[in-house]
Amino acid sequence: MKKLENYLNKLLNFTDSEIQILLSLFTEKKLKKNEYFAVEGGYSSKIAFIKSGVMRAFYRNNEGDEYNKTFFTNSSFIGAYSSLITGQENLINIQCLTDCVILKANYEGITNLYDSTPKFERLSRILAERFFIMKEKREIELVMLDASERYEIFKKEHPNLENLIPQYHIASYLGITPTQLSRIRAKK
Amino acid sequence: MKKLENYLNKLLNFTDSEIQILLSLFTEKKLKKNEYFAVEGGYSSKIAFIKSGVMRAFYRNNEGDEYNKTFFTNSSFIGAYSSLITGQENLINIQCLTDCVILKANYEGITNLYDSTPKFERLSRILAERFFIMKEKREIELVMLDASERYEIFKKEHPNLENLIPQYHIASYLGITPTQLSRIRAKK
DNA sequence: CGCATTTCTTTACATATGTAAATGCACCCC
DNA sequence: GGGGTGCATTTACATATGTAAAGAAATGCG
Repeated sequence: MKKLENYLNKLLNFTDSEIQILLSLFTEKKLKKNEYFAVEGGYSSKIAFIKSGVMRAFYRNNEGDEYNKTFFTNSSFIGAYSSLITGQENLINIQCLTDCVILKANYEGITNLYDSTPKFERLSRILAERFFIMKEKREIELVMLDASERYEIFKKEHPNLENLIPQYHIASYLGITPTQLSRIRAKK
Repeated sequence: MKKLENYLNKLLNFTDSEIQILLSLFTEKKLKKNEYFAVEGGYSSKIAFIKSGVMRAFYRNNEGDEYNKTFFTNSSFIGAYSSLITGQENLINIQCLTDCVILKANYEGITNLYDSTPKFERLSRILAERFFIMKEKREIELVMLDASERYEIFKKEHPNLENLIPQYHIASYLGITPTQLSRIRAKK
């Protein structure tokens, strides 16, 4: 749990007892490669913190085409965030790309603390703001840059991830086909 | 101020005195068509609520290409949100596309209330979460749909806006050139 | 009203990317 | 070691979109 504790303390100066309350909500779980943490169509209630491994969040349309929204590695929160917030049916899948160790919690366990301890709601505010900022950055990249520029950014933001996962997952993250990614790689 | 009051009360059940505190932070301002509410390069400190008119938030790269991130109409909050949150230099421009009437406030005036009245921080949490959800939706649309499908969505989400603003602003919102938008319109 | 400016459309050509199919490559397992 | 299976690359062709320039339409202003 030390990793999660460090992560939280970097976000906000929690007291020891606040940290203990938060940590008590999480339990460790191991997931095998290809296992799912969240599946579209369901109603999501869990969030998790990745201790080790790589996961992807992806959207799939009616034709079965997939788009990898995000790769999660080490020390980040995962969850079908939109579904957790709105209570609506989840549209996002979250899947392990390697064996993973996560710390899992009920989202409600956290939101239930908001009234008694506003600092926990502050945590959620800060996280939501960060998520928004990340999405805004990505939106601009998707519109303003072509795939080969986005590929360069991917490599900078996820050094060495390229060697851990198949090319077609990277292509899907870039919003292109494996064919096109192969062309981009060949050109350089 | 009635419009803002209604908007806030839909988000969260505020008491009368809480509403009064919030409203007291805002002052009405008129902006002419083409005037800017926020300019890239500066350090942003204001948010506003649109009473009437249309505004656009847009990003501009070094070559001068613009991308219209969002159109704001009636009853929505505007602000260079990422810059407000992080305190970093603002990258986003916000400009009137028609004459506008806005209610303007110092962002700090609101964040200063968080400690004494957690409900105001809850407001910020809820808004941040909503903004995130909107961005996630947009991200998926940008990757999974082609421009003509995005054009249809634009028309549904902003009925009649098409007649109020130039085509090239719509093209920029869709992430295409006016030429391409013209082709799409011609086809149907 | 009439001219000037802005906006929209059209055209011709260039480029990025998609699709489908074939090939090549590498790893795995019996 | 040989044959599969899954993955990456390549090829040929199709499509969506970009660029540049010209023409048409709309708008605004003196």
